[in-house]
Amino acid sequence: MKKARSPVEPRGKISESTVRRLSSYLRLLHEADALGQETISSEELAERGGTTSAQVRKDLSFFGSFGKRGLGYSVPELLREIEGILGLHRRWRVALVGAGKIGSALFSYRDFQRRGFHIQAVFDSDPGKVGASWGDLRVRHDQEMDRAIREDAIDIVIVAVPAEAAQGVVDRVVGAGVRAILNFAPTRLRVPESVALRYVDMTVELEGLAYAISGERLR
Amino acid sequence: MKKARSPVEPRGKISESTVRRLSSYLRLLHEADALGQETISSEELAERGGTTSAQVRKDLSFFGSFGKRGLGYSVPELLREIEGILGLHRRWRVALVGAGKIGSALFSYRDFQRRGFHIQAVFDSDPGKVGASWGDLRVRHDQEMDRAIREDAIDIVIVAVPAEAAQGVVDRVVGAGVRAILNFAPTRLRVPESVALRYVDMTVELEGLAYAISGERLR
DNA sequence: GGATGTGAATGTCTTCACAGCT
DNA sequence: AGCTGTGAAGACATTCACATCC
Repeated sequence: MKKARSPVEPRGKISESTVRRLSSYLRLLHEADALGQETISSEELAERGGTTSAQVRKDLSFFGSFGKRGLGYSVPELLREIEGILGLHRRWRVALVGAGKIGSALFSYRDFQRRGFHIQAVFDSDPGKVGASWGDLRVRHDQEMDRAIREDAIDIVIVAVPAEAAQGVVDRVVGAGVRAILNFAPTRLRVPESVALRYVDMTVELEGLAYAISGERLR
Repeated sequence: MKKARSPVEPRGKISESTVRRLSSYLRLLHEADALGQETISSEELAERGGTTSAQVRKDLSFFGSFGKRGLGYSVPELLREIEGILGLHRRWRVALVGAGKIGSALFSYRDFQRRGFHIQAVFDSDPGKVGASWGDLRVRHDQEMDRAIREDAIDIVIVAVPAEAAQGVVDRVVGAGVRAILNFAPTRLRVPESVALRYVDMTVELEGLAYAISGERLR
């Protein structure tokens, strides 16, 4: 019997696209699980996830053999496995920097909490915002940030400040030991190699759409 | 003298990553232009855009020869060229569906307007939200959507409704002739081949970060 | 029988390296 | 001399196709 590799020991380096797809398989698995579906095929995962069955199997094969030939995958089991792979068995401590419109929308985004990402602190430099009650948190002053991040053992920082302020914030949180950053500010950031950084850039997406529909291009 | 190809006639099919990078070069060019910088090298574009100079030159070469050897690129000229490539010489008419927290944050996001993406209409199905004043718009009822999208000649729809409602919205707006959709709902959508679709999926990004920092993986 | 797991083949994207202009 | 533009090489990702096992 072939043993599944430990989820933290993938074979080879895993591409960002594979990780993204795992995340989307996970979402489908949650949906299927909620419906009481017990088993799922690579074909079904593929179809609903916008890829091919071979791709699904390949993605999973980097981490182990989770299916049964002739049958498919057990929904709850695969769900657990992917959670393990992505590191979602634990609670992640998140801080939000920037209490403006975007910060506020992110704060009330229920999905984060549901997936184990817990916002522990909110910071802003605007004295008009500091002190406001957000859920059971209070918006704290920017000055407290560095210390609070250490004390609260924050794992991930979400940056939702204006572009001009973003690099400064990032330098400070990296200095405070944060190793993962999700940036909503419309600017490219510099971080040390050891820090994971992702961008959510709505302008880039809109411009991509503009490109796709302007002129009559063959796609 | 080598002539630049027409911006709407790229050589070959252009990858999504190239288009994304063009968008980010454009941002840098706007910054450089605002500072009065007249010329820029592929090296500088690369460094500040998180890629390599060869990549920058290759990306641009799909569309023409915009630089001067020994000198680099003229900032205002390259800016114009990339705007042309991406289709930003025109105003894009955007509708926002979903007047919740995320919709509201997107509505007040100044960068869209600045880049030529103008929100012309906002829709929601919640009677409690319909009629509210947003800037000089009023939130309109969902029922009006199909007709309004045709009448307002909407080019792009931003979907910011709950996951369960998203596919229904998309089917309707596609039926109303929309060919580009930016989806913020945490679900995968089905659209005809001819419709351009992009996702902004914050959960996928956070899970990607979790993967990157959980365990001690070599990257 | 039916779906997985996976080498091999194919396809795509990135990097190299240098000829060619300015 | 300096920096672009670009074929060719190399790296990486996806798809094929089939042996393997439930």
